[in-house]
Amino acid sequence: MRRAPTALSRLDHEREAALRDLDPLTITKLWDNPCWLSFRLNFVAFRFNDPVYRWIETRYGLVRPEFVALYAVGLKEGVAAKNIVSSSGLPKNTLSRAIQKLLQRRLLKRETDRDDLRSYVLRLTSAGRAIFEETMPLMVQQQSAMLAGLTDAEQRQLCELMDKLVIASPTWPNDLEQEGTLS
Amino acid sequence: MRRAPTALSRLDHEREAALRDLDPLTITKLWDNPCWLSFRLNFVAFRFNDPVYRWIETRYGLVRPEFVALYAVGLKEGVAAKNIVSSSGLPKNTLSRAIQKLLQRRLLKRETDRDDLRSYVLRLTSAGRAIFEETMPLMVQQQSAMLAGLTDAEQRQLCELMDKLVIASPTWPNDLEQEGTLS
DNA sequence: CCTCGTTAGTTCCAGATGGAACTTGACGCT
DNA sequence: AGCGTCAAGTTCCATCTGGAACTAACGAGG
Repeated sequence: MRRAPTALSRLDHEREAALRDLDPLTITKLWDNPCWLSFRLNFVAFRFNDPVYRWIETRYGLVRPEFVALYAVGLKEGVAAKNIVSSSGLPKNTLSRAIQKLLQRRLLKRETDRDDLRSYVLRLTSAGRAIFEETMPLMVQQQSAMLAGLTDAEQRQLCELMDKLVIASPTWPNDLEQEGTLS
Repeated sequence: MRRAPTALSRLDHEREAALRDLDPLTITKLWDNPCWLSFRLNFVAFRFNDPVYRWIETRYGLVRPEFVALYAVGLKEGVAAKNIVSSSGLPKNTLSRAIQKLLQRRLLKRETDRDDLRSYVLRLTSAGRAIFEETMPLMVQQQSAMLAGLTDAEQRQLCELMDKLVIASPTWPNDLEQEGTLS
């Protein structure tokens, strides 16, 4: 009396494959770790970031902070370096250099912000936009591949849960504190 | 006729707070970006990683790869450097150095693997274990703070969805490919 | 309309990083 | 056993990184 190939048995099969393919330590980090959240987040994020940044680097010779800057300007023309800094977590000197490089390579152009003379307004050149528009569909394709194992309903759930986390993020502590440090 | 303070209005309020506290570019990356998944993952992961690694560095003088190694051995005694490499994504020379440093500081000890003389078996010293055991509850506390905005059911959902993603990960492409590159 | 504290962006430089080559050992093949 | 290929970990060195100091501009308060 064999079981029919249900969704569950497919999952069991995939689980087996995952346990075979992943390093034993990775398995411990993911499933036998009190901090499961951050390790799963990092793991999944890495499986997206790593192929993307390797492709960008070999295809265009852009290193990570450079592509971070280009992508940010592509998403929102007219941003300033400070925005990219606070949205990426990279140090501002690293981004300063990245932007210089993109300016040199004529992938980005900038003009001084008329409302704040310390600041510059960044825009993509057409060469820069070409890279952005060639890369975006590949990134979307990678994302789709990663989500393909979830049903539509599950994808929606994940989107909503991540949304909820992000919304709550301003209330999270910025520093680990031991109990009683303030007393 | 005012609305009662329902769960929905609390969310609206939090959403408003988030939109106020986050950089406009961050908001674009999170909510007006075809690649919402990776940016939300990276964002949430960063809000965990950044406080943790800063605390570790100021408290113990351990830099990121060093703590990665220490944490890995803490989770699973007897691992080898190769396991830490493949579970962390860090290059192996960086981890080699990190492990040297931990050996020097007597936070880690190692003996040659009797089954493979190229390899070493790593263990925590009691000083190393002390750091691991002091840090773990703070990391768990940070994780709890981050999950506090979700209900228990939502936390379980998130755990299961991340599990599902991780299980499916061996089927994801390791490289971005443009259509037709192989033809 | 000066100060003084703050912010955007750049520069400096000590130290970290990571690709590539290397050393030593494992393992399959004959 | 002898050889070729591959894997674990280390070393080398050019390059990248990021804290701190710097310049220039904003803006609040007298």
